[in-house]
Amino acid sequence: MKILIVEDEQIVAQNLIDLLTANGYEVYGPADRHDRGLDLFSKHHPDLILCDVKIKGSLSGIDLIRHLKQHNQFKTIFLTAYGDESLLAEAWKTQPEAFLLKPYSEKQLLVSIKMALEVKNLPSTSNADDDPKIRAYQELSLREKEILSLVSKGHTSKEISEELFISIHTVDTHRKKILAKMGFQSLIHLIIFVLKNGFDSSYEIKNAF
Amino acid sequence: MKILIVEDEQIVAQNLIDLLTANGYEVYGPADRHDRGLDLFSKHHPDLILCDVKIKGSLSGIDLIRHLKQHNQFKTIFLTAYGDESLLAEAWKTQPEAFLLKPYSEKQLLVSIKMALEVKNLPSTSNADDDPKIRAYQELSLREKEILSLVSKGHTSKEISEELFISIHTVDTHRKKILAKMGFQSLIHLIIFVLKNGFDSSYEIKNAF
DNA sequence: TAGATAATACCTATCAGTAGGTATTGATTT
DNA sequence: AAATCAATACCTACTGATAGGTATTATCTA
Repeated sequence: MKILIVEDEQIVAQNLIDLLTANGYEVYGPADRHDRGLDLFSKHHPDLILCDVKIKGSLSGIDLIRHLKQHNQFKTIFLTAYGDESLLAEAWKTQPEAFLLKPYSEKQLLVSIKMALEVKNLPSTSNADDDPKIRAYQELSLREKEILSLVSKGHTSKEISEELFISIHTVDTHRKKILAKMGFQSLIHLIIFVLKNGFDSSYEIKNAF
Repeated sequence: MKILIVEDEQIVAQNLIDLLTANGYEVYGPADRHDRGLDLFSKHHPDLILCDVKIKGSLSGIDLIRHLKQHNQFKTIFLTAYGDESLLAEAWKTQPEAFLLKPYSEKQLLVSIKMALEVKNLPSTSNADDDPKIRAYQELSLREKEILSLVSKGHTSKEISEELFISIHTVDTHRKKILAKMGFQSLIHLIIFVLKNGFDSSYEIKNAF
């Protein structure tokens, strides 16, 4: 992961570089002015910019971020000192991933960076197969999932039987099998599970062939 | 400006309350659990929630924020301890205004709050009171909400009557009134509404006096 | 003080869902 | 060819919820 430092205080910048390099990031900069930031960005296309809101020159770090955001994708963490309050509202408008008020701990910085970089990579992270209920759901037959989906939309057995052109007895049999397989005592518990896990969507089912 | 504290560590909460009160904020809480948070929110409609990501109970602070965000407008600052990293990705999805890693300084906290509150109130496309169902829910009596909450957890009328020390007939009467007031044809539709809108938490109700 | 409402409680009848079977068909697997 | 399973269908008995009443008590409000 590539990080660009925009910071005009040499000591602060060097500390950042050391810390981030030690933590396995590819670090560029520091850019001490607006134009230098533009230059480094176009050379390296970092994933994240760590940006002091106040840098020397007539254009602030906020201007730099705003400018770059128009045509580039990257994450932003602003660094700010006490006394910069007048700039904060403006900085927030650029929708940064995080904001760190000096002095911040190394831990805070590293966690903030980690979070900011992870914002995009969400979908795969979660805990699917651990939950036996979720596994049980996944092992339902297509027809059972289809009926469960309708049940979870509030359709009665009679309605479902009419929608699917099958007997109400068949629907009831499916419901029983679903309850048994999932291990729920009642419809309500089942529906709570379905809704909380987002399984209440329609299924295309067959028609595939 | 009204701030709601969601924090189950009493000492931390009291420090926050003292600090914020001293700085001119109207402070509510602490809510130490998910349901208490919902309750306090509906009573006071704070502008900002200062929320610990980890609170006791089966539902986290993140769940609380996610629920409330569906139909309310407020700013969020999450408080998190080192070690909560697994929750952070989830917390970020709720789009909080800020994130503070413990230990944070008073300065950091106050500036973060100031910043969060200054972020422009976004186009209020948000649909809080437009939905007649939501208005109907809000107009339920406390007792009705309490019973609805239990119903939505999958409790039967009999169970509820035993939990609340009232007759099953009374529970059924309440259920009928709830269905009538909300305009739902069946329990399932009602529960789908409740879960999708995050109204599925208990309320302690009375005992206040 | 009269009227409204919340919370309580009961009755009857009916409907929807659950629990326990059995059984046939067609497809897939061994 | 035999075994398995998904999908279909029916039966009985039972439980839980809904729809339609009525009614009492307490509190709040105009």
